[in-house]
Amino acid sequence: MGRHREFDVEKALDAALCVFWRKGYEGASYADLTEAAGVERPALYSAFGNKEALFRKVLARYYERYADYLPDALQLPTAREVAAHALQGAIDLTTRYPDHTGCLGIQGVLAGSDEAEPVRQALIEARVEAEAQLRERFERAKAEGDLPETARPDTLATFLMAVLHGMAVQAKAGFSRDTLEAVAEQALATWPAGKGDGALRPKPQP
Amino acid sequence: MGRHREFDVEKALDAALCVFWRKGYEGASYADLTEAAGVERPALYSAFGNKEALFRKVLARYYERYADYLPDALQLPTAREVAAHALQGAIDLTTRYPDHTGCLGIQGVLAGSDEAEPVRQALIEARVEAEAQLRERFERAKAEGDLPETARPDTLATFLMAVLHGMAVQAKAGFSRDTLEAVAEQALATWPAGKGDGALRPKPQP
DNA sequence: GGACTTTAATAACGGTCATTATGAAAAAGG
DNA sequence: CCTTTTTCATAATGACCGTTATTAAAGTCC
Repeated sequence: MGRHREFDVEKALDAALCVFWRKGYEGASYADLTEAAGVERPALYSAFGNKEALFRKVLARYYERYADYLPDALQLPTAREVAAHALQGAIDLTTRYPDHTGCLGIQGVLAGSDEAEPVRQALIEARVEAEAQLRERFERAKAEGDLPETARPDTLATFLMAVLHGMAVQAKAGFSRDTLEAVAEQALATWPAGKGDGALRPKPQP
Repeated sequence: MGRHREFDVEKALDAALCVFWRKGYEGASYADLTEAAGVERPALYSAFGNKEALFRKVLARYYERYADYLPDALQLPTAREVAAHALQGAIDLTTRYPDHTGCLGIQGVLAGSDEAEPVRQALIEARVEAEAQLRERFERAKAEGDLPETARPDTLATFLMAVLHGMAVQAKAGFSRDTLEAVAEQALATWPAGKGDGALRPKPQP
């Protein structure tokens, strides 16, 4: 019983996601959030809890609906394709929407005021988990002979994450998709060759 | 004539630099700054102007005294050494001080509230200039035969910057120096070989 | 239809933000 | 010594922060 909710919770969550994406956790104020959602302040509180809880819900939605290229990438047959797909997915995500470029997950890792610490920690953990998934995938690739014996899965995973983060920073600074694709190509140029994908290299050295 | 300044301007600037480095432009409050500097609020204002002006002075000091590895790197004989030195310099800078990891210049590029926009723009410009210097250096390297004809200096510069940014993010997330050095090594593994430094490649392809 | 419950909207809360008015203290010139 | 100039410290400013009473409206159940 009781009154029905008049606003669309999903739409409000998407609006909050856009605001957090554009301004980061600290940069987004409740005034921004309520204006974007078209909903008064107490409605947001009753529906999602406080700012941190709202951000966590937004973050879950982000990983589920936007930054969802990693699970797909992990299932590709070769480690090189995994890396290439992850890079391309990140480029698409960070340059597709002109009004909120970059990566929602990365913005918060760097913002530094004290009350944002729990959020920062949550983002770091998500990052760690993604890197662990990549590492495990590359370990499998090594076991399957898809990566050479000299390859170090942990280093490859960390390196790939570094490039992904760097591209996110550059996307936030306004870099074009083409520029980032050149960066990704360069990153893949050093990829250790497996026994099966030598022909996949985009630009075989002359 | 008039009263003498009682606090050390240089020390206050260094203290402000540490605070901005640790918390970013927005995360650092005047309460933090005055406490770190051991100076009352109006003294900071009279000496440096408002928060934005103080940050710009701090940023100039940062590039002059901390992130000063780029000029040295640019003067090394080969493009590969330039890249290697820049990577190593960034690793040192972002991991040397345990209480303010990461890169002061990168923290601000991502923080997003509206009043930080001019600061963000200044940081982006500094980043663009650094990238331009690298590109010009790599163009010279190409002309000198230090990079192959197929190499693209702009892509190499952007790629190198991406790795530097990514490592700064990872340093802020707590990565160790050893981990970042492995990332740098992997990044260098993709570096195009010049006519003179083929023997320098750490892991020649079998 | 009236008791009850949930949501909506207005407005206020204390706290912190960057910034500054105010006046006392200190140093220099005449 | 007294005036002038600069810096110092205290404290206040208005604006905005995230959060929440409070009251009115809307809907459900008996």
